[in-house]
Amino acid sequence: MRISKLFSKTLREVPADAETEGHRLLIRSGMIAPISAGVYAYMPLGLRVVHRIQSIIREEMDREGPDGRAGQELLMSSLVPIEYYERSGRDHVMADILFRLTDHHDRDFALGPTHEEVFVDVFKRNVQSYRELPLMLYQIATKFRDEPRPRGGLIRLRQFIMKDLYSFDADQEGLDVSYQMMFDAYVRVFERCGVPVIPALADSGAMGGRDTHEFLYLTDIGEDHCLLCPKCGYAANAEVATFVKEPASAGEEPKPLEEIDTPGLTTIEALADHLGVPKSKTCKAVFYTASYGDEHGGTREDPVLVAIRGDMDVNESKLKNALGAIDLRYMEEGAVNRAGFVAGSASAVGLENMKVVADELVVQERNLVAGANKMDKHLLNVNHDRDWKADIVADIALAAGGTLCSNCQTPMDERRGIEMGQVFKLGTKYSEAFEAFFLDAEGQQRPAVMGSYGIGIERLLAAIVEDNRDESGIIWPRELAPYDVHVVGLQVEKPEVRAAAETLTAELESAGLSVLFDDREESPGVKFNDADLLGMPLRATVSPRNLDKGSVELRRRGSDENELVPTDVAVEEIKARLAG
RNA sequence: CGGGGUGUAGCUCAGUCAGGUUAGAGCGCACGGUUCGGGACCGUGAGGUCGGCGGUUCGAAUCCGCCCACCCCGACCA
Repeated sequence: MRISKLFSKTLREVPADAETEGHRLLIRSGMIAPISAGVYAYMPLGLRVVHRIQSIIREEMDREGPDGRAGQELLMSSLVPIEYYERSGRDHVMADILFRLTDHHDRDFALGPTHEEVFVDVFKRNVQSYRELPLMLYQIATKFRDEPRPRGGLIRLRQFIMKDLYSFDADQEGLDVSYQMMFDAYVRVFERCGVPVIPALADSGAMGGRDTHEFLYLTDIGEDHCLLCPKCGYAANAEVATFVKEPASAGEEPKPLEEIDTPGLTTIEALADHLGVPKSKTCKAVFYTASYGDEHGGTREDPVLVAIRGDMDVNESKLKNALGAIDLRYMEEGAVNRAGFVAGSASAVGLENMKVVADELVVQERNLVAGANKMDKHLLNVNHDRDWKADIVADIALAAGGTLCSNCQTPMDERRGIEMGQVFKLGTKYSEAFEAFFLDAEGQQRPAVMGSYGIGIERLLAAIVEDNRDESGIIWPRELAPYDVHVVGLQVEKPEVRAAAETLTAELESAGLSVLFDDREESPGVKFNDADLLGMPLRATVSPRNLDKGSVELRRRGSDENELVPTDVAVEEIKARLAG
């Protein structure tokens, strides 16, 4: 490819709204172009990278497992009749992000945000016997999610490409094999793409199911929080991370309840300061509105009081799971007051007609300070069982940096990350909803046991650039670069230079390498800067100076060392360097 | 959905507070010339419904109202 003919241009100045350095480089290099909020177009160079990422993913998905099972690629529709999502109930669970449209017969469709329903339906229509299992089906396709707020360049998009694979096994043991195969395949994909990831325990959210890991690329620009144990390697998304909870009142005997005046003290900090007790000796109450799906496909809402020790925060994912709710909304102070409670002085003591969820630790504590449910009053020596009772006791506390690892009691680090991919053990949720049954060896009908496994291509691309760059531009990993070699001709208006550069380019292409040839009549600075920005692994400079020495000059992207090689062996030398 | 910010040439921005000739700069682009190893220089030139609609005014990029788009923080998030 000649740069003089290349459609996309490099930019000297960056569009002002580019957020992260990687995002800036992708736009400046002309790889991607913004179209709308959370929507991008791929320009020629960017698309070549995407194709190479997809090739790597295909190779790893198609790789055979020990029993011969392997991924098979197919392509589903993006346009999905809404009945599919109604059948799984996800027209409600994912209502906020579902792009919906109506055809001219008034039939409702969604632009597929994820395809469990469609895959299980196709599975059902094609598989009847356990002899056909296991199956692993996947596609690389565009997904649509009407995100309330796209952000961070390619991090949260409304339209993106995803590789989604679905495994169908006869039983749980089979699913375990599929899951492990995918887990290992993901490790290899990220490794080959030059992106360091950490597999972390995660929440299954709207997917449903049990075990799930997400692959996190650790970076400050990430929007997920995770906890890492530096000693034993425990890694978990903050949504599910557990930690050691140490009682603050071990061995205390319950003391009599006592009401005290606390004028104007409405925060745990102020209260603890005023009373001279640590926050861990208080119990705070937080109000939520929980929504549940009902049998008729609708929803009902209930208020919930959450009791947790004053020094901890509520983990809304854990709370949602403990309640079995499909949605959870934090109740603002105004709404709490309107509901008849006293925000800032609330507790479960004397409370009736409201569901109370307590963290497992707070019910063990003795003699806590808690709200009296009266303005400017609090209670001393509040004890669970004697003074109040929780309807649900569960771990609902948010792990923070510095809390102790539940495996090995080491203080954990809290880091931010981008979720590159996630693997789920779905079980039979979708196969039962769609009656995707097969006959087992005994002639019994059984639902397929499913897993689902996704990789977000744009997030992967963003992480690749974020992790493979310097101050001048992108440094593509060898396997991902849009072109293998960047041939720079200096003073190409001189016939001998142009001829030599053309010859080198043609010979490299004959040798099976892809070449980006800078044939523009530009000054050297412009060309070198563009070569650095675009980031091909190897640069070959043809110039009058090098021609005089009968040489071509090679430079590896990311290095500042030039190397002269004789023109007649240049192709061999270049191939050797790319291989090594 | 709440809060904040921004919309002027292909890109980055000035001009808006304090209304007043043909709305500016740099980069990019076209043409001519001089250069040539890390975003060179000189000259000439093309390029704008100042986000949209409405209003105030003799006169609006500038003031007022409504709307739209994009970005950030939060809510949300497979």
